[in-house]
Amino acid sequence: MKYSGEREHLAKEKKAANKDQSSIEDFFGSKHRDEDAQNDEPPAPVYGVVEANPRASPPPAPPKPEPAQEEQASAEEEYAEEVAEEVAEEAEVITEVRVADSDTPQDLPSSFLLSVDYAGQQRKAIARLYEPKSKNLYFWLDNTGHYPYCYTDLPAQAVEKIDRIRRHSGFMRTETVQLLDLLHDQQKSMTKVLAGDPLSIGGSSGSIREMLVQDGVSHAWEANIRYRNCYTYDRDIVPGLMYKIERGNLVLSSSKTDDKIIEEFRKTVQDEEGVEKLVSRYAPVFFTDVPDIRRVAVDIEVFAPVKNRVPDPATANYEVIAVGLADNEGHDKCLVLKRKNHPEGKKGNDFPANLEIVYFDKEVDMIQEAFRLIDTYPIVLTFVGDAFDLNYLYHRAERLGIDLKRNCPITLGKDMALLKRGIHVDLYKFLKNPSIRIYALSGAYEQNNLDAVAKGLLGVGKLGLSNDISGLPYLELAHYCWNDSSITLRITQFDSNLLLRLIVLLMRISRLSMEDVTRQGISSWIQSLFRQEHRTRKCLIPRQVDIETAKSSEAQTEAVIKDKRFKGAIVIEPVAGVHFNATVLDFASLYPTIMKRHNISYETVDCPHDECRNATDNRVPETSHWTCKKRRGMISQTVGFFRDTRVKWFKGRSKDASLDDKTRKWSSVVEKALKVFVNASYGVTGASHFELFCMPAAESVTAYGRNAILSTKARAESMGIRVLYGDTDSVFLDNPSREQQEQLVQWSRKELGIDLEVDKTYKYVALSARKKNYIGVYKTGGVEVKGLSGKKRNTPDFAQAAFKRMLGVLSKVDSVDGFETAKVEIRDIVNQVIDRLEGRGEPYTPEEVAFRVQITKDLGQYGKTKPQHVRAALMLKAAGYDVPAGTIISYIKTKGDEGVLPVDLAQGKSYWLDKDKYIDTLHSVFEQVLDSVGLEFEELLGFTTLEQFF
DNA sequence: TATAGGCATACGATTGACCTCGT
DNA sequence: GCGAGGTCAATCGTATGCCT
Repeated sequence: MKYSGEREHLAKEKKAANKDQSSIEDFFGSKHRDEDAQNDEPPAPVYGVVEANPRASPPPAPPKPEPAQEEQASAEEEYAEEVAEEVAEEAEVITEVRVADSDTPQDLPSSFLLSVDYAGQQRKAIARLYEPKSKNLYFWLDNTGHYPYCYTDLPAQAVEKIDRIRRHSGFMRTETVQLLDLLHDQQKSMTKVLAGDPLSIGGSSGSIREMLVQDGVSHAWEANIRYRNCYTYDRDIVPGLMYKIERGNLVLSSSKTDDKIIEEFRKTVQDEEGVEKLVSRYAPVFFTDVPDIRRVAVDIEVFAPVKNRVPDPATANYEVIAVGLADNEGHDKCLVLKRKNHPEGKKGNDFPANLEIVYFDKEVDMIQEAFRLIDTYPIVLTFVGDAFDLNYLYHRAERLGIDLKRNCPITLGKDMALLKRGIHVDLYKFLKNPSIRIYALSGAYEQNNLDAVAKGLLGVGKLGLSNDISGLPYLELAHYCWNDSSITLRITQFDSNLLLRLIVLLMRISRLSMEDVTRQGISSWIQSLFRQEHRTRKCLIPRQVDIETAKSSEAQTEAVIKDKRFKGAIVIEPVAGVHFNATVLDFASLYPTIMKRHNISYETVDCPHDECRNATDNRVPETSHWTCKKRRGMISQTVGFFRDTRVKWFKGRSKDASLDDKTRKWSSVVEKALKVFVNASYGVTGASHFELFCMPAAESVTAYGRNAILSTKARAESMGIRVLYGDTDSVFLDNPSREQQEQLVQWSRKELGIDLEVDKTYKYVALSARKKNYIGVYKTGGVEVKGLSGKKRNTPDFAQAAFKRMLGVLSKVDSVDGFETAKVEIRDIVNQVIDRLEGRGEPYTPEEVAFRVQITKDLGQYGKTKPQHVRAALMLKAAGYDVPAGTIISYIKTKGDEGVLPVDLAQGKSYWLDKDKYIDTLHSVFEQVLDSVGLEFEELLGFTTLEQFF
């Protein structure tokens, strides 16, 4: 059985994709999970062979604190705990890579670097490389003698005087190094403490990191960086780029890109000193193509005795009945387990001709064969494989007595399943990432289950079923199972391998391996990117506490919204009513531009230089912050470079009809990847968990933003143009002339240094008195709806449908008088709906009147207030349904004790719809539009309803 | 085990004015 | 005259979804 993140029956038809409509530019969505934080388990006793626990401990046990030191030690431990709360722990992952001698060649032609890991057994960094000609995977073990380390500001002699460090089994030696401390803009002498293995530095109790604590203050820097990343940064290795092995050494393959193109690119984006280094370093990242890496998608089906119950991978109680495999070279296979008296069934019409079915009498044999196949691929794709498919296979194999060490290609980490040879990519995690869903894929799917994602991206969904999975005849089961893996594969293939290329580009920019980049979110990507930037520039990576000490983490501005930490954007009060010929101007990527232009970075806001502190032309509006005039901010410069690269080079090329298809497609992928980083750069600066979190920088960005929109509004008004509305980076102008528009654009470029662009002109815009709520109608008749209840996902379909019909009527209106005609048609729509609600027409189905609201946390987490959707969820749970966080609950409102009834429980049950509640819903959906066009809901109501009141 | 803040809506929970009742 | 207990509207607080 396939486990999907959301309940599938709740899948809603994808909203009409209206390209004009998406203006979620520049900002973001919500959440991501960190992959493998794991702090509470004791170190495993055996070294190097522990597969289920990524925190295997080094061979000799760490020394125990001596009795005399116990008191101090416990104080340190206490402190360590406190620190652990503040700073997100990054658990070290010790991989058990299965390497044969033949896999580690002394020479290898140009190959793509897929990952860098720490090999526990060899105690070295290990790289996985994909050689595109042979389509095979090769390994390379570090031969440079690189060791794990951290820094401390204690002098080397002082470090070596600390008994517990000197006698630590992992301790090797110290070195004194000079690093640039950006926060104080000075060279700093630091002691590098080297160890024989990563866990001696940090991540195990009694590690060196914890011994560099004096008087409750930590003196360790860069001690929580995972070794595989540390190695990557130090060697300036770019995962996703081409490397070759020459006489045992790993060396970068020079790029094949045309020098003329690079030169043109350089000229286009290099507008200031210092950028040439960035151009040289990043050119291979942006201009090296990505091959069609050999890969297979895997999906399994498990026998399930109870309906609606997903088999638990941890216990793996039930037999695996099918394993589907689809690779990108046209091999399509399904392994099927023979069961007693089970029907074979018939091949349906759309049964793929080349799908090979292999029957097994014994489950053990089937799983072994699946393992054998999986182990031959460089990349294995799944959908929810971390939590289900691979996890289930692992535990099932264990249960069946398969020798896991020798015959199972899977190793389990916390919340993930990895492979001993290849790379496992769980597309569920990657596609759920809001940065990917919203920015890279323009919100093509709303829910994260395979069916919804496939429909949104490929236009095809899962197969319909004639029965429970467990009851399907063999052929139908095989078809279904293989189809899921085939869809999973095709998600990485559509649009010339868009998703695969995107993953590789994100690897290159973030410097993370494929396994990490597909599991982590934007804040980890950006963190990794800037760690590399620090290392490359020989700068010390600051700790959160360092930034907080150097500049306050208290905001100087007060948020408008309760519980928010600093002031954000401005929304201009809308002029309620209908406005013909409204033109919208907006700033092109406002916040990134501000960061670039005003040199905003954690080290350059409130910098340590007196001359900057006392200058007058560098003050941040509304605050007492200032920006640095002496040094270019690292984040400011990098984000500025990415932004310019995207806007000035790749964005235009992705739509340029004069270019060949290949260049256009590639440009579009690079443009999408850059968009993700550029748009999130402000957000992470203001995120308190981010390594480089900096309150002064975050509130400076929004302060400049408010300044920009307010001064633009003032400027427009001084030109005699009425400003109808505006939100963050846009102004709606009342019928401005072409000259006026042009004048404003020029003014903005000159005075603000920000590109103001003419975005669109509406035939008319209907503004309500509410902010973030309006309808805009284009001259072509297209309608854009923002914020109104009628388009919200939780609004029942019957109301959404009626709302849509109303929009159809409104889109035809051409003048003020037109609304009178529209009124008659809208009255008709309203009365038809009310008739059906009141039983005078065809009654609505439960699905049509269902409210769909998400359970955002575990049911037990809800406190005193029990909203309707939670009550409905509790009813479902009582009926035996699985209701994990993230489930969208469909419920109807009824007259009765509970007031709600889940749609799933409505079948065969008698209930009374709470008709009044539904008329209220319709009322509020329509009113939001009607009040702005000068109509009232009440006057639309026909006699049918009024009669009943009087 | 989270990239930001600003805004609208629905509805549950709490508060407090007001009333009735019983002694 | 007073306190207990009930009703109901106003107000506060929580939850969700959306905008940029």
